[in-house]
Amino acid sequence: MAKRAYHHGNLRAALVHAGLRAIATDGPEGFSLRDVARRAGVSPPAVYRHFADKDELLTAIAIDCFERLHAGLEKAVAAADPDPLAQFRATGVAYLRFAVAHPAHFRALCIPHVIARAPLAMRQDYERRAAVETAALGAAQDAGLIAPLPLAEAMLAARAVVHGLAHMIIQGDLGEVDDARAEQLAIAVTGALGVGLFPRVPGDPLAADQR
Amino acid sequence: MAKRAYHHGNLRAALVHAGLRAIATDGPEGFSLRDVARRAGVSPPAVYRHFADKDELLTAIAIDCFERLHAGLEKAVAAADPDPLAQFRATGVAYLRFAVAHPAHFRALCIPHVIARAPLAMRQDYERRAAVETAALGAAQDAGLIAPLPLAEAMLAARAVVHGLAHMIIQGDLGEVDDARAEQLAIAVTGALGVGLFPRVPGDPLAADQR
DNA sequence: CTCCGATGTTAACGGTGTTTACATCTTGTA
DNA sequence: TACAAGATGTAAACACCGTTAACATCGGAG
Repeated sequence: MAKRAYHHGNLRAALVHAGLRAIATDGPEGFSLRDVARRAGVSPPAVYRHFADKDELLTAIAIDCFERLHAGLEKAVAAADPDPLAQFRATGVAYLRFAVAHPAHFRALCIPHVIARAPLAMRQDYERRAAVETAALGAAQDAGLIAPLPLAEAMLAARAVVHGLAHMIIQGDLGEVDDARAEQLAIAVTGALGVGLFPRVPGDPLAADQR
Repeated sequence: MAKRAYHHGNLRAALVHAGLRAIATDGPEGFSLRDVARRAGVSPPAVYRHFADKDELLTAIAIDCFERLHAGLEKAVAAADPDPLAQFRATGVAYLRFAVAHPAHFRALCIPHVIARAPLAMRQDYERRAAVETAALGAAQDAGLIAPLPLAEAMLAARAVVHGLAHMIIQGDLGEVDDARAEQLAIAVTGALGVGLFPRVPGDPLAADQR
């Protein structure tokens, strides 16, 4: 939208799009600037008119992945029960769904400093979103739906358990995992985090909830 | 030990050692076969006498990392309280300590299919270890120290939360994290998983345990 | 219409993984 | 002990990669 049709139409977007497909087939490690240029039907140095180097192109692609992921999360949250706990679980499931459906794109998001190089606006957007989630968790806590743990710790544990599961699945630690299995695992793990590993007192209704 | 001094002494071990240093400085993405050969003082094709290709060398290095990691875990477990819960927490802390101390080596372990290409014996060793851990968790459960969750789910949640935290730290999501901070985070997160996010009934002594 | 800047191309450099052909050293055996 | 054979390392080459420099082309402002 910013740049109109010069020689190519707008190459920048085309490169990002081609890069998405390249990563989908070869993974982030096999990612090659020349291959992306080839897919976009353009000579390698043309890339340098739009990106300072390979890493900047990769960052742009990662940002696109990031936005797709978060769009998926927002959709899942919107579709879920307004109950904060249901929303949390829906977020976790949607996160894993994305990781399983697009493992290469997910891995692209996890390359160190690739997100750190993203433009400030995007990182601020991300922090705003995190703040909203934390606020929601705080509200749930005030309503007595979440135990009186320090908010930051609860949030961190929630993020870590889902993020870790995603990595384990993608790495192949859990064997082949399809969409349905991913959802099972997400529910199992978020459930375990919900009730805790330590035993509850006998009369607790939540304990009966778990088989 | 297998191969004695031919031309070089035994190159294979020297290459793995050089590779460990190379990864420590450049990370797994900057990993270069030629660089490793250079560090070992040998010409690039010499590597092919001991490894089929770059990936096999990388796998050998990853296996070395893997063994160092698990040696650290075993030491931590041996030093910890025999209480199963203390052992679990000690494992988590040791895992994070390794990840923080050797982030590049940790990332090398997380390259998809790098461990899958490891020799069968090592993978069996790993599965045996996992079985021991699961058995310990089962024993703790029988002793009433762990809630009656499905064992696999509890184990998965425990692994996921620690693994996920390690990735988040290494990726820089949590800012700079030193050893002490890593231990804090590990304790916070394993603690949250222990007591659970859902509220406990008022009389529960474990709830009072958390601030 | 013309110039200028934005966009893209070709050619080249050094680095990489890998293969092929050759050199060198170790060791088992006559 | 001498030698053949195999194990180990080297040199040269190929195709690919990221990146740069010099040149071509096109669109829009004056």
